[in-house]
Amino acid sequence: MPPHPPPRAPAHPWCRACPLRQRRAFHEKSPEEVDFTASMKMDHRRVPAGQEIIFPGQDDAELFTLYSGWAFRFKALSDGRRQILNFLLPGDLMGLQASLLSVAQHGIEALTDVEVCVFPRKKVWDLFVRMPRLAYEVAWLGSREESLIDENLLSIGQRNATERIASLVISLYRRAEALDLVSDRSFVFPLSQQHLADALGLSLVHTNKTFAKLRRAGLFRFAQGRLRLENTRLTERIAAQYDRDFARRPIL
Amino acid sequence: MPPHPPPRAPAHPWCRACPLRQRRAFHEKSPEEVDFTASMKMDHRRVPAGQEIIFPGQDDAELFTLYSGWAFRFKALSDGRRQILNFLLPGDLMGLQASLLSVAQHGIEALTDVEVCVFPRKKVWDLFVRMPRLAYEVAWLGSREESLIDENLLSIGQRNATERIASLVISLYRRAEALDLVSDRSFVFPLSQQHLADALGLSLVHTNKTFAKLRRAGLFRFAQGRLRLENTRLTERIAAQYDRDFARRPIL
DNA sequence: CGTGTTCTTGATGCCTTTCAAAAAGGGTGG
DNA sequence: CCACCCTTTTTGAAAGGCATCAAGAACACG
Repeated sequence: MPPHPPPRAPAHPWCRACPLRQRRAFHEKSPEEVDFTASMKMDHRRVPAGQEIIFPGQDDAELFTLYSGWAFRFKALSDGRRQILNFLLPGDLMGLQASLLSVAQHGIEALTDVEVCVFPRKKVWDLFVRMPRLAYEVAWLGSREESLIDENLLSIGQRNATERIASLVISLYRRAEALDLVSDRSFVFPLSQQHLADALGLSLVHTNKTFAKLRRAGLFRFAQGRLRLENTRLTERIAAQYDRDFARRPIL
Repeated sequence: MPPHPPPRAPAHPWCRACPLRQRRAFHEKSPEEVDFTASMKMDHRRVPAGQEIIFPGQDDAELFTLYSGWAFRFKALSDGRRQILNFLLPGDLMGLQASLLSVAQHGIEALTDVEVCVFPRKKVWDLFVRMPRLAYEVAWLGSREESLIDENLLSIGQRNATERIASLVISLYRRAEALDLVSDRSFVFPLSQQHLADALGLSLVHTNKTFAKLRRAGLFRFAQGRLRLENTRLTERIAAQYDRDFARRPIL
């Protein structure tokens, strides 16, 4: 399963030269912290699109950093209704809640093919004891995720279909932008309309019609799996999105 | 403002004999931890119902533990639409997100008259350095809050009005129960129907009609500010609520 | 070039919202 | 104890946004 380096080389080449960490979305880290992170990293795994990384109810989920690709957290009812809670992009932590609470109250699924850095849940405690700075950053990332979910809750509870879609689109656009994933106002947008629907609490049909309406209105266009923002100002206005962006953030 | 002990007595009598901490919802704490918490506690404040404890955008919010009463986190759009994100009961941490992210992306309002323990945001970092155990518990509480929000998001995104109300009622019932706030299946229920509506993403009128329908169906009754669960089984079935409960949890 | 998935489109119905206004509570001052 | 005012709860009626049903079109893939 681990395609990269051998499974437990004494000194991992991991992390030291992590290209993801260089992106401007992230803080710089001290060599000491990088070393600690590297020593904690237990695996580098590839997960194909559609496969679950953490399944609901799992009680031994590890902690991950999403290294490349997209994923999403979700929760489902027994009759099949499913809610996507939030999307995960490179640098995002996965499984913190499951690690701390000992059981995953949600699932995480790879939206695209994905690479993840695996950290043993057991060592989360070590991290709090030995690297308070990193522990603080982990908590920070947890709070940031909560903040994103808050925004989704506001969206689903108060915005109509049009606003919800505009809001989700910009939110993802901005996150992608911070990761240098946007070029010429366009970025990879790997969500199917069913994903959109599940994330927005709308039916597939209504999502389709509203999404099409916004494209016709010139807000953005979508082709070959890429979305291009044509009218940022208008999209923002419709989204009625007021949260300021985050500055740089920690990365584990 | 601080009605209780004098404002910075060398050794606070605070925390040592905290009656809230004795409740079965909470972990036991070592004397050392209690001492640290006590030394960190900077005030004990009373806030009247309806007043904001943290306001949206605030960048110097302290960290609080809700000592008595109820509160709620919320987020609003500029046109007045408001979403209640989650309710806070005694023992819940408030302002962690604001402390870590440096700015509150949400507000917190006292639902009833409330008493809060105030901890300086500045000292959160000390806590990570000097008391990893407590830091871990803070992170744990943060994750638990996220988990509650996840559940709300599932509710609002996927459940219909009837299910949402049933779901919220049991969820609050269970939380109150863990705090020994339930007697004879009845507990103080300080939410107005407008609060219900704002929390559930429904209009006031429809909330009223659905709430009344459930009372007539014999799920529960409501009088003099108290709600009494008459048919727990049925309420649970309608809520289609599957999350297991939390065991004991930390308290700061 | 089949075959299954995802996207579209049209039609119908209902859950929820909106508008309006009356009824019921709660608190205060005379 | 009652008049008065403001907030919260109820009810009724009408409109609309969104869900559901159905089925065809466009893609993706082996």
